[in-house]
Amino acid sequence: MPAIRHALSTKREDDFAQWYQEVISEAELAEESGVRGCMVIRPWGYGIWERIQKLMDADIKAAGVDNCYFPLFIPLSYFAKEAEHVEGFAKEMAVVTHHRLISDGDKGLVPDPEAKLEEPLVVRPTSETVIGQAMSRWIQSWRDLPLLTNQWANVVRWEMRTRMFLRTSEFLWQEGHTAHADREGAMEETLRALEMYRAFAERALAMPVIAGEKPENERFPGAVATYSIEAMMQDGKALQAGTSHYLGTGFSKAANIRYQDREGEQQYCHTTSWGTSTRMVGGVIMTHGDDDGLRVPPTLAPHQIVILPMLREDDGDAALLAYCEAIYRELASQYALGEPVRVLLDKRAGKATQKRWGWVKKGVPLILEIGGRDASGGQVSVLRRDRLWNENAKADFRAMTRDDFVATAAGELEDIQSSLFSEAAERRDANLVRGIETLDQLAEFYGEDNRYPGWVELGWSKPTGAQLEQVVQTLKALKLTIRNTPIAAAAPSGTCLFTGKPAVETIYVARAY
RNA sequence: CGGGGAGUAGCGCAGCCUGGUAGCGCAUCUGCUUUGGGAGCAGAGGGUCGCAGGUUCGAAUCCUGUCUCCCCGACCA
Repeated sequence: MPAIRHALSTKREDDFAQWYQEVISEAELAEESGVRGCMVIRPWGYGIWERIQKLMDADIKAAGVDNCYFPLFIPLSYFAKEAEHVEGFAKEMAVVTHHRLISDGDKGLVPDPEAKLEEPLVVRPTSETVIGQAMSRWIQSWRDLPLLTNQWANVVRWEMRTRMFLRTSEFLWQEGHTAHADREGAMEETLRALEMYRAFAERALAMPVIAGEKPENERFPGAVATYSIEAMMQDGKALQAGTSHYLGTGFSKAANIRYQDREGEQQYCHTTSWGTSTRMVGGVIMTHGDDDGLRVPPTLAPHQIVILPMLREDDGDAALLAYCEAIYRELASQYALGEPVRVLLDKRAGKATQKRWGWVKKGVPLILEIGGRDASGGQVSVLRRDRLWNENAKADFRAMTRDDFVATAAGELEDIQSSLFSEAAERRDANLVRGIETLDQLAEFYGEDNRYPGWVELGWSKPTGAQLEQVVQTLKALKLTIRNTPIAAAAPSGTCLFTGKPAVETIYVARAY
């Protein structure tokens, strides 16, 4: 059995963290920027983000939510109004205090003491407070509700420990902010957004997730209830890939978001916020990546099919290119997964065999290598990124006629999409563990040589306050966190392994990013 | 932010202890050969050794400071 020569030097099972970084660099997704915690998102990585944006933006608009844009800078005084919110974010805020630089007399520049801002501005870590100010102006009457807004923006949180895409000091996201007449309306919106995220993750990212409510200790600062979608990465850790919050009337009271109801009474609005970020790209890497790099789900791939003509810098090239261009046009006029097929004809100078591995590492779903003999015989050679190797440890090219390929390409892309999802879903299901009944069993399950065997499903008594804190500390000793309580889970039977009381709710416990 | 590690060519690294102004592999470029699959041979180009000070006749090497990255914690999407 010949050994496969993988495109990456680090295997997932040998060092998952290093493998993750190698994928990001080898697939040219992002790179260091020289600024602490901030990354340069390269064209391939940004292209994936743009696909996420485009598809999710359509979902958001379909729900009747309008896009708008609010300032990057938030006056400190806005921020200070909601006590829990301030406390949650104060530690990680970038603050602008000056508006001019002057020479330091040597060769450097320093903030001009004469140009100190009257009121410092914080760089938004999230926009509840500014958007709340706007909402209070925009909302007067019950007829103005619900108010449904969203913005695509960058935010900054001064993180202590950063990881590309998963936790960067600056990241790109979408933040929805809505205001409603009552609790019911706001809760409905909170859960609608959550379901939108769940469906999006599964449809677009081919990433199975569990949607549920976060425990009290994991709530967004200032929220009454926080929900999340949680995805299982290939090392068994959980990744929170989207959140949705019911904010109650806390932010409305802080920003005076009120409306006159049908009876003429002033009422506070109930607000929500929900967001997903470039972290999703990290989720895609750790869900679908393999030892040869990234595998991008076709729905997300900036190029779904790359055609590599095997140019030889001779007289045959013109005919070969013409053949490839004809195939390109035919493919580009096809539809797959509800959109026109995205094809790239890679005519760059260089050997096709070299360029091939670049595209393999980037994770293009289908790679077509076409040589002179293919062209004269009406053939193509097809490589499917999700089934890269044959039994001889060689790239598993399939020869087929161009007509057959053109006729089946769309179906093939759809098949790759569902196959990536199934693979991830099976892995997730295989690593969801039930039947653990004692803390000792839990400790034993997570004990064996620092591996991450998955998530544990438990029934618990849903303690609050100090009792919950006790549970959190117990789990922390095992490096575990409560991920969420799945929506629509059946009520558990048995007793809570933390408190010994009857279990009233199902939770997932896992190590997390 | 605490503990540990690391920054030398695009990537991966050696050199540092014992100062004498840079080397290896891959990649790149050129030429020849090869040509249905991650080519071979020969030659070449590319580095203010993270940055700033200091010690010294001389610093990648020693000292101080600083920035950035990685791992483990604490904290958080």
